[in-house]
Amino acid sequence: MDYNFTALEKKWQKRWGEKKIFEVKEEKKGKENFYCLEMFPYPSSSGLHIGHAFNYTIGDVYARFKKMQGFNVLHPMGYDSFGLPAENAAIKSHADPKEYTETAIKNFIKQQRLLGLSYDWTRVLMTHKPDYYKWDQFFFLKLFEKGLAYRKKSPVNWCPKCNTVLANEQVVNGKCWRHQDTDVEIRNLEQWFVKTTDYAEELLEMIEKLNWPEPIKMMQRNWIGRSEGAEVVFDIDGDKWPVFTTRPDTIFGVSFVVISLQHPRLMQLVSPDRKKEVEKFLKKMKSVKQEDLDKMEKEGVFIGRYAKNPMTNEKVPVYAGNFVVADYGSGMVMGVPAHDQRDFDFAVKYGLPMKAVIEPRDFEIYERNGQLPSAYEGDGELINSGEFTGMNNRKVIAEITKYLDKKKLGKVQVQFKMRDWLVSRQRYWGAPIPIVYCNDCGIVPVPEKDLPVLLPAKVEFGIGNPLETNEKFVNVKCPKCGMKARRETDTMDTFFDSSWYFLRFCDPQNSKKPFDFNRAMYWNPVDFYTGGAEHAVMHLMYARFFTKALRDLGFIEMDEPFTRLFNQGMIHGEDGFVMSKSRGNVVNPIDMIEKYGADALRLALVSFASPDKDTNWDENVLNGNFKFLRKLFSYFNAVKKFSKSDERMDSKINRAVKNVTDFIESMKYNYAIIEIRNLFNSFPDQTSRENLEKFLKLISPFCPHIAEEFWEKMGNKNFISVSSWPKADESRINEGFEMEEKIVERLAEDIKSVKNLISKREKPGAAYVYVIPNEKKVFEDNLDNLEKKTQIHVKIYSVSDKDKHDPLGKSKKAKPGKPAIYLE
RNA sequence: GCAGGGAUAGCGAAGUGGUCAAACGCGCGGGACUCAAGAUCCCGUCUCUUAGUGAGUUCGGAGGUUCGAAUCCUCUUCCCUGCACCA
Repeated sequence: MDYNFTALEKKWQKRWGEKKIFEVKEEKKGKENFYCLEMFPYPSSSGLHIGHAFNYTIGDVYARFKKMQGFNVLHPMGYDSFGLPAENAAIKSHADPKEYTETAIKNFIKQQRLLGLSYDWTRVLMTHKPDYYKWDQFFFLKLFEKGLAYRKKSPVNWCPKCNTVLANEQVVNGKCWRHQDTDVEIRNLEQWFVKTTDYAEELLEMIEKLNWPEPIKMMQRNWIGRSEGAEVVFDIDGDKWPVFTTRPDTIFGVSFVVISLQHPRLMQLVSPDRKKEVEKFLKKMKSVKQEDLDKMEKEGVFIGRYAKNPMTNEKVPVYAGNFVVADYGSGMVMGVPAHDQRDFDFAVKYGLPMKAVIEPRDFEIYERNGQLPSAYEGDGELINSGEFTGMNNRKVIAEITKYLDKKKLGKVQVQFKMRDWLVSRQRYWGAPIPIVYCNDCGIVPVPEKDLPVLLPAKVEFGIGNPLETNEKFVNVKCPKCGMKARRETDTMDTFFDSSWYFLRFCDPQNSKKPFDFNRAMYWNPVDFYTGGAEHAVMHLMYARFFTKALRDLGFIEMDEPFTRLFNQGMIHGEDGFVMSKSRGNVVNPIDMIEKYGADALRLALVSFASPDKDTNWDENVLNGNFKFLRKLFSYFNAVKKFSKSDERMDSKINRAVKNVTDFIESMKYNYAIIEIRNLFNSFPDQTSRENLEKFLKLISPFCPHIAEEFWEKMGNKNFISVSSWPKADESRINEGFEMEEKIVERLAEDIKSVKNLISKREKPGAAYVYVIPNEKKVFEDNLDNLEKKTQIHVKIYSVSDKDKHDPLGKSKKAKPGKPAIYLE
């Protein structure tokens, strides 16, 4: 009988569905629960890619493993279905975003089923459905009530031809994605922000407690970017302008001040005669993308004002510069060219003076002509610094700050690099922000009973924001006074949707509440969360923030959403590069399933490499795994009778059970597979039913279909997927046997090697082995094994045997653990 | 630019101070089986040498630390991920 994986896999997928074995309820008393979650996908119209298959296989193996270990396992799937691609398709090819998205979802579900994933399909959620985004809006209002959502001006990419805001992705080389001849402009618009910075300190502190990969934790720390420094107040024509610095020790060296180009009060500060210059410079800036800004040369323009250094009362020029981040600190920095390379470059470019205020020991910072070769960023003694001259610069930081504080010219300040979360999107395909603007009442939240604010169907795409041009949507009565008012036309960032979806999975049909407290808390926090490292900061940070905010709003009682995080590596194309259509190296998992079956694909995906490592796709590996399954199939197919196990086999089985369990638990799936393969290879033609069943259980999380098939064939009535995971009996693991096997293996290698060497001139008929007397028994016990491995007749002597056959006197070479040999 | 990760035999990949010429898989070569191919099984697979041995050269590149380095440090090249409106 052939290994007809297609029919076999279909059969089991159908049965799992019919018997609802993966549907779960909270009420399972006496069972520990386990929440296993893979990051839900954006349902792209091109369907599942290999990275998805990898991600879901990793999670599925773990979920199945935990289920067999007796946990009540929640393993759900959903779709992050709002987002830009659907809207782009609407603009480009007049597709209806809803239809477009739902078609893609159907396709995703179909493909995911083919992988044999153990999801509870009754809990599927889709963020574009009103019964989901209603609760996005609900939470937005809660955040707003608590003062955690607010409005502020912020720069956006703007295309004058589309008459709309562009996403970073829609900006290509500074031009609009649809109009290659049109420069993107920067505009400042009123936008909604969420105060993630209120939780910055806690978000940072709690990283320590997470069972997450270290690199991700590091990236989160850096993203939050806590730094201690001082806020120093500069006087500019009578107004106080605060400047944040981590280096107050260099304050005597300030020779200019730079304000961010995106600073909301920039134009107030510019002197009238410099307005034109500054505006010209502003126009030159093409995009708000961080990487674009960084690639640009550090440039600035003098704005016609002078700032007074609070320590020296010296007046220094104020510039507007493209390298100052508006949202960090106060959006203004002090320039100390002698001790900061960026300031140094800027000063060189604009001919600004430099003044060294730190002198390193044993180092002459001025070259002979009195010029600084570069900024000196190290430590040393202060010079030219008034009463602080001669002190160590690191030690003096606190003192200078104290001094400024006493004189009310500054204060100690903790700064975070993390900025508040901009949640407004000037886009159609997202959850509408539930706010109304009334001339009399101002900003009015939509009352809870009126939620959801439905996203209108059949809108016009192409010119401007489709919600803004939709009169029916925009024109409403003020919920407070009943007069004419306008609806907010911004929708929410899709990260808003994905910040709490793991809670909704616990109670996905609830129409009264986002979720029931008890149900959510039965499962949460998520015990095991898997996804790509591309979410290292944003999604994972927003979800952590949301969890803390919802905790403080009383919706949940937990501090962190994801107890253990696992990042799978990226699978590159066979050429070693990222899979992409343009490179033509894309591998479609569905094609692979058709060719080799889902079990083989699942097995291959986790045996390529350690699942956390990036790796290159190689169809040969898949083929190799397929061959292994075919071998397995014919072996089990041929099983007619069982025999008794023996001590050696028991030792092997228990060793394998122990190792596979440990390897799965520690996410070393590739090692688990090696262990499983070795166990299979060590099976004799016949062994006990118990051994075979244990083997099937071990492989079932990886290859559930084929495992079910033979589990059934062996007469079991229920599913292997819900059977119990084998427990290793460590007392039956015999390390003596394992040692023996090693030395026997080594001896076999030696015999084979000699056999090969002499086979050129003669064909040996027998191998004579001379062992240390007390080892004789070991080799005799393994004689069959030895002959099987070497394919030659073996005769064993003790070196002390008088009547041994040893014409060349080889027996003298025998050492403990390494017998001497002679072949003829 | 900033932040994080990576580079190991023909290929993929294990290995983070000695037990390493380096697990495992693939590919390739040879043999068995077959009319033949495929499948399967066995043997081999850094180089030279050899009755199981011995020697040499390897772990992106260049230096360094150490009795000893794939493993630790410094510099360097290339690749991957994220950088706040892609999700």
